[in-house]
Amino acid sequence: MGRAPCCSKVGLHRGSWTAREDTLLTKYIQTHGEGHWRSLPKKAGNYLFKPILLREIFETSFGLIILFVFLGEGLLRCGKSCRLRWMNYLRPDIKRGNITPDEDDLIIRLHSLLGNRWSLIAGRLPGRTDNEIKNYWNTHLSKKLRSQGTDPNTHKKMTEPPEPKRRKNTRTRTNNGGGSKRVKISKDEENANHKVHLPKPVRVTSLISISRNNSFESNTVSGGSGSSSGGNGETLPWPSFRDIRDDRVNGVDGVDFFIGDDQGQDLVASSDPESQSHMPPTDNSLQKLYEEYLQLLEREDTQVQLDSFAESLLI
DNA sequence: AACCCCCTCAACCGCCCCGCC
DNA sequence: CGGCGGGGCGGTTGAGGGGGT
Repeated sequence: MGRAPCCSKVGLHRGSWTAREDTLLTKYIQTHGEGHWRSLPKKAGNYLFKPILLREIFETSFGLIILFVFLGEGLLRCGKSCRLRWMNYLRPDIKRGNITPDEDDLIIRLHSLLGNRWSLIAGRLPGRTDNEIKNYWNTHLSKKLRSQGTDPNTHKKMTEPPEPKRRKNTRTRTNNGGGSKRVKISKDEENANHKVHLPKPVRVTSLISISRNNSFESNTVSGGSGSSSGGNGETLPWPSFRDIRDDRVNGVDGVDFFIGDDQGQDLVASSDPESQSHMPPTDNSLQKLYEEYLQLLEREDTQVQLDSFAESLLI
């Protein structure tokens, strides 16, 4: 059924990534950039043969001696797994945890517009990944909305008050056959409840993507763990946020969905006065977004307006 | 202390879109 | 034009940890 799997699962590691695997993957991408995920594990395995130059040790009396030291068994991971690991955890610009109240609000508002379009939502939150936002929504925000009497799917007030939080550890709990298995909601059932406007899916490039060539300006990133390059910063093909912002900022007239805390400011603006000039005040951006959204809701042709508003986010 | 249940989130899976040939 | 492969997305799973009894 469907296409063949991305790779043979036979002999591949699964489950949590080890530090060694992370290092291997990071090293490879730092050198070659992203892309070609399916063939990456095989190529990354070459890094296991680490050339050791012994010239400094033996001086020149022995001539140039290079040893290739076998370091391990290779990056036995599915290419898709490599991509996921890099995109969600290893990229140097990832912000993890500490989702601010501002980000909370923005996620909720964007979700009300876009539905479960996690990648689009993540694209408006620098340093956040779709996976993180998706998890955060499912574990925190949906509950938060419910507790406030709002249906997290429709973002409308629920007619019935939210169910009181079930007491934990009612040992009389019936055996539903799976213990912690979650109740699976059928597609039809979900669609019936889900009345969020869903614009036509448009594939957009990830907000933070690396070019496979040198088309982006290079940023210097410190060597990272296990760097053996002598402590010098390594130059990576890496897009600056200024570039990204130039592409994205004009999506909605006068509205910038980027928000950022101190770390975000560092990532986005750095010390470049030009890029700083693009940074709007954080509070205003959120406020403008919310106000614009409210204005749309108040209009008679709400649906049409929401259509175009949501579409504009996709650009 | 042991057991059980629940929660979180990293990782996986299947499907879809797009570009290339 | 159709097939194929690469890449991306959203849904789901399950290991591990925390907390209550």
